Amino acid sequence: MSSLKVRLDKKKLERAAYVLKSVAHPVRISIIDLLQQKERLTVSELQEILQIEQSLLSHHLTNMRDKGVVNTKREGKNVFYSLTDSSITSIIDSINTCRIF
Amino acid sequence: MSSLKVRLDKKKLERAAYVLKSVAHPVRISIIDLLQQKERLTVSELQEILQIEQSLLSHHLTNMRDKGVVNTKREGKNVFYSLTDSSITSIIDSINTCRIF
DNA sequence: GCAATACATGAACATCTGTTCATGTTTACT
DNA sequence: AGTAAACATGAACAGATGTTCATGTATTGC
Repeated sequence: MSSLKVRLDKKKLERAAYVLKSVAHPVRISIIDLLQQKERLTVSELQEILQIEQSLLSHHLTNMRDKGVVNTKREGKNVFYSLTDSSITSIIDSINTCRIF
Repeated sequence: MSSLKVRLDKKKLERAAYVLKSVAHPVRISIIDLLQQKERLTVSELQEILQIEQSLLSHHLTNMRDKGVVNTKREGKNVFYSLTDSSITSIIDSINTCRIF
């Protein structure tokens, strides 16, 4: 009768869940928010703003990098992080518009 | 110098992460996608489409309900599930537009 | 080469999450 | 009251995740 179907294929669903898991953490949401405001930031800059341990931040950044949310560029002693696809910030926008958040 | 700040307060960040965790799973993304197409669906209908064990589905639905993503209404033997805030589907839309997904 | 700065990595551990299986509850029908 | 259908719940367990601490690596300046 009803030809109701999930419109995303299995691969897409798994990829989406995988990436969303990376977003679903207070620190990582913060990082995305900051990178929406300033295109690139070093680990030190992020650390100063977020006030968390260096190694914890590094782990979070590695997580986001592995999942394709951010990418990196070394320049001398610093490593700059930026958003791979700035349209991911639409998720942050959703947080601000949906009542359930 | 740079007055860069996270624009979401701690509570909002935690709530957002909490809700996003609920979205970050293939089965639960599927459920949201289905409820975007049809406003209300019973557990049986969802089960038939998703082809997963009844109790597993029920656990996922309870999860989503606890986090405010869906709500329920019993009608006779059936329980209808629907999205609390249909604008959560903007996240599904993001999945379809962002290249990283 | 040595020290300092900036960042990454790995082990260890506690906690959270996803799944299964068995059982419980609610409603409807006879 | 008894049975079936539709759904929920709880225990148990494996595996994933978040955090800390200690240590490692790359780059710069002396």
